[in-house]
Order: sequence, then structure tokens, then C-alpha cells
Amino acid sequence: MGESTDSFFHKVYKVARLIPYGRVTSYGAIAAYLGAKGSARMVGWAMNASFTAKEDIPAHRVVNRNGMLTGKNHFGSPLLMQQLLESEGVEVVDDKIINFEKCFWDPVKELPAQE
DNA sequence: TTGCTGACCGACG
DNA sequence: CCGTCGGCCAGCA
Repeated sequence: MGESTDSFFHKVYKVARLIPYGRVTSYGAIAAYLGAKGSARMVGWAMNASFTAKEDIPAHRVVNRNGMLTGKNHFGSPLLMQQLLESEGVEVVDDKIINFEKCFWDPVKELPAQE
């Protein structure tokens, strides 16, 4: 069953909403889970559009593979992304997540196969 | 319609 | 270690 009635963006949002509180994942991990490993850029693009989405998307829980807050400039304030993460107990220093491996949540491992 | 661009990633020298 | 390049593909002028 897995029709493609859902757009790629919508699939990205669905996964993003499943990221547990206090955990983070990467653009590439979400792309890989959706079976489009090479489309990590599209995940970032989807996050950019997530602000206009009707539902709340925890975009601050999505960082790049190095655990760096590369998308911080797309939040209202460049400090907002870090503040949101720290409010969840995620330590951030110099735009980089401390103990990234520990906070990392991999949808490919944590979630069942995509529909 | 064509041709950029982009919150990425991995490979190469 | 560092810079650069190709690939991926949805939006937009």
C-alpha cells in the first residue's frame, strides 16, 4: 500500500513529528528512511517550508550529520534553534550538539519500515 | 519550458 | 585537513 498520494514533504513532516522530545536526527537519516538517501537536501527544503505548514513541526530537532545547527538561520532568530534544543535538555556549544551520538534518533532503526 | 538554487552527503585529490 | 564537485529533486522566475 504505500501510495504516493502523500507528497515527499508530507512524509518528511510525518517523520519529523515522531522525533522524541530531547532527541535529534539528521536530514540524511530522514531521507534514508523515506528511501531517498540522496535527497537529504529536499528534507532541508521541506523543513524550510514547515513553518508555513498547518501543524507544528519540531524542525529544531533536525540537524546535519555532524550535529551542527546548520538551519538555525531559518528560524526567526539565529539563537532560537539552540534555545529550543537546550530547553529540551540537549546541550549545544558553538552551534554543535554535545553528545550527538547519544541524542541521535535514527528513524531507520527506531521506526518500522515506511508504511 | 529552461535554468538556477538549496537547513545535505559522500567522494576525491 | 581542507576545498571542491556531482547527485538528488521540489519550487520559482
